[in-house]
Amino acid sequence: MASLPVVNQPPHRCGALLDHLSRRVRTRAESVLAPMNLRPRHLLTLTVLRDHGSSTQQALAATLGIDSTNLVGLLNDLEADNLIERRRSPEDRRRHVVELTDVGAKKLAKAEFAMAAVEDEVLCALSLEQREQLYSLLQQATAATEAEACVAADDSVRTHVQACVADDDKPLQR
Amino acid sequence: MASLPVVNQPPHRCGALLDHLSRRVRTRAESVLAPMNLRPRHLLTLTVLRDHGSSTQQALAATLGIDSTNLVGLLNDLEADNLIERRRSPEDRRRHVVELTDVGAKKLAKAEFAMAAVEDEVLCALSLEQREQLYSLLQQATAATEAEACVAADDSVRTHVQACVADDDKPLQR
DNA sequence: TAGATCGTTTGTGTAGAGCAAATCATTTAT
DNA sequence: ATAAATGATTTGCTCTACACAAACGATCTA
Repeated sequence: MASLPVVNQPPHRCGALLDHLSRRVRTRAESVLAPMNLRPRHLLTLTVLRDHGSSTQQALAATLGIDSTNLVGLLNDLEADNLIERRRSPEDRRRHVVELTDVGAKKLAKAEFAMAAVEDEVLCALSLEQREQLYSLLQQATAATEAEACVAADDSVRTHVQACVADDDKPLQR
Repeated sequence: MASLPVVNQPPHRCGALLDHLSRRVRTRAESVLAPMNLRPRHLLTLTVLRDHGSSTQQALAATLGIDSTNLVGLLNDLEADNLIERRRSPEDRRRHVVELTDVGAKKLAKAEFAMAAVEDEVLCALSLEQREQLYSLLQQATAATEAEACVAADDSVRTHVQACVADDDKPLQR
């Protein structure tokens, strides 16, 4: 196992902050999206479909990080409202290719328009430039991870955790 | 009601991305934190306590955006492990002032150390500089919102939503 | 023809999280 | 001094998200 390129930075961990901020966004998003018959996960799904193109259900479940079983119901919702379409793949007729409809694209745009108000509230401390910066960082991060480039990291995470937990009562090295 | 300073930017909405990325972080964080007897919310609470200092429970619930009823149980967990302390406030003896203990600070540092592996996996597309940038953006955003500077926005959100939902079948203006 | 794969349905279990009501200690107002 | 309000707590209810498992039909592949 190779060296872990992990440890040496300043202790600035984004995890908790990310959690915090996204919780704020989500709660507000729920009330904003509800009247248009969407929930955050629907919006997320539509966004992914637009930004990464049509996709088979398995792939979609993987990028969304949710169980494919649960994705079915999610897609049922969206299809019932005509926002997405399931086409059978010509190459493999077992597969469903999920794609955004025109109606879906319009609804997505409208939902994002509504989300502007939420972001204005939650990100009020950031200038427009900074929000744009934040957007591109998030975009870059999610896009790459979706390409599942970092699968090998899983092992190193586990061993790393072992190391962290092992010395549970010893003083912490800085 | 004043003008809404909302609409004119390019349609780059961070909401969904934030949701997406934080989901990725959270699921991984769960498995990383579990062996040290923490869950994401615990980590978040400890982080807030460190970064914003001691706080009464109401204030804490507000910043965390969770119900104060549920906070009680959360703090019980943390107190049972000696990570936080509830002191009665001298000025108002009904109040509990929650503060991080030394043990808690150490555990927090250790947890963040463990989280480095998670972030390495999820943010692998970002350079160290970019992660630092992301951190400071998130930091800035959360810090300000915690200062509840943006309370007035709530109304404008509501009216904005009204406007968005009203024209549900009309074409979308760009 | 047999086995594997994709999507689907159904069902189960657990955790997160809001909400409501009642209680105790304490503070504030009258 | 008494009444009302407040902060924390407890209990209990409900809803949703989400993972997991089992079984089925359609289809592909060996």
